[in-house]
Amino acid sequence: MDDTGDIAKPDTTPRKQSRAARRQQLIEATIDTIAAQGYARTTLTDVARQAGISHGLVNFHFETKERLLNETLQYLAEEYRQNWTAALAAAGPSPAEQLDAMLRADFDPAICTKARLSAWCAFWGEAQCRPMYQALCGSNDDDYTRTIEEICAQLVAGDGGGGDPVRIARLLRITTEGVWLDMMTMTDPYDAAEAMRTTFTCAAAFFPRHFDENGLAGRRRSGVVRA
Amino acid sequence: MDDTGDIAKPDTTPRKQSRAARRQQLIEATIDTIAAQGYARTTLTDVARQAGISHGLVNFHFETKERLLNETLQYLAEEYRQNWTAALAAAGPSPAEQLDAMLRADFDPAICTKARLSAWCAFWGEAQCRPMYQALCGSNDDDYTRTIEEICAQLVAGDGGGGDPVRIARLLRITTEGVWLDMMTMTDPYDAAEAMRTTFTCAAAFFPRHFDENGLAGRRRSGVVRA
DNA sequence: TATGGATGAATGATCGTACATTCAGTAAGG
DNA sequence: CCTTACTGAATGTACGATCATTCATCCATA
Repeated sequence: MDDTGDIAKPDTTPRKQSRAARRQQLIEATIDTIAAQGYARTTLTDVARQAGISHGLVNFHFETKERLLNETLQYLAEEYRQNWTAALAAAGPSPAEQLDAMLRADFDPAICTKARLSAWCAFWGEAQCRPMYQALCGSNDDDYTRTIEEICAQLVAGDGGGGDPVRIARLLRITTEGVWLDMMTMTDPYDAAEAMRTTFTCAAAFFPRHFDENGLAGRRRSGVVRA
Repeated sequence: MDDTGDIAKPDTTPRKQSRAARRQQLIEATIDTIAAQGYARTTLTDVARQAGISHGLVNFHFETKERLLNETLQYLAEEYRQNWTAALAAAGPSPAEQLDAMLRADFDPAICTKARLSAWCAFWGEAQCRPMYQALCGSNDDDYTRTIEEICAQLVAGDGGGGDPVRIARLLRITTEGVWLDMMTMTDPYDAAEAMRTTFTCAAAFFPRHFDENGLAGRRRSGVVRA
């Protein structure tokens, strides 16, 4: 959950811990370890130490290292999905409100932490040659893509203007990924607020009647992050 | 050089090969191996086999695996840099022509191959926890960033309009990275021509007087890639 | 044009180690 | 007591590094 990566803090009642809880704890430890050491250098011993338990236990809960890593990525993907679908459901009915909600969701502090971004990035790097990773990594979430494409199509139609909604949707998705990467890889990165403003600047370029650099235009919302 | 990764084809005159040539051959083999197996699974034996030589030789030319990987990334970074600076030098003097050249350069078939994109991506994934990689990976090329920011500043000033040139430059850089990633990670990706059109769609959104989806507007150039 | 030695590229067997996996054994619930 | 979580030592293996040895090529001398 947290970003700091302190070892086995959350009441890890050494003996006895429900199976599900231990598994989740190990997955979180895996995320933190990958973030700290990188994918290639992550060992089961590291993960176990991060979780504050013996390394034999990792194989007890997940039979192999490969499975642990697969499930970690699935966990991240599912978490991401939950986050944007929930945001979308909570948003108003107009396409502009929905787009605002989806773009904003990617910067929710619950999923937009340094450790999680690092882990995503690490899996991404390995995805090219592993079908399982590839299927779960960003650009292959059909549901996300189709949803944002539909919203863009509605906005384009509503404006009566031109522009290919598929390409605009792609640019918006890419922009989000891009600022994520920047926050991850830049030696001296800008903060999440500026990242979000950058994303909305892109939205504003295509839908100027609806968006400005702070999001949905003409309506001050309780922004998630704002500097 | 090529994308197919056939083993040790280019007249690898088994005995005797100048030091520099062997090193470059090994670096190319490293790129192909990383692309094929991923960073984490790349072994010196794989690289040697890919190059068609014994694995002892890899340590003979590069003392350690770490050095081989470092030099491979440096090679890619230098190649990338050469490519865009050359393109910029060959471009006309107007900021629009220069931006067109820089964006187009990223899709030059010499550097925009599947193997190279895969390798870039793999290094990127590991960059978060390795300062040396981090310094060489995309978003930290100060020269590139400053150049594209200056060009955007000129275009913004010339249009007499608003818009933060730094943020626009960032969006253009991010878009290029993004379509690269798409070509890499999508299970069913679009081609390089569509990738370039996507990039120029972004440029057109901010500089509509100068660009359309095919690049510099009102002037059909001998495009590098066009479907 | 031979001969022989020096240089350095190239090999592959060997070694040491790090790491995933296994397993025999221990301790809590229930 | 029986099930299930858990431990840590033991095992096997994959891999990076080392090194003695082989082999081309070049050059010096006759």
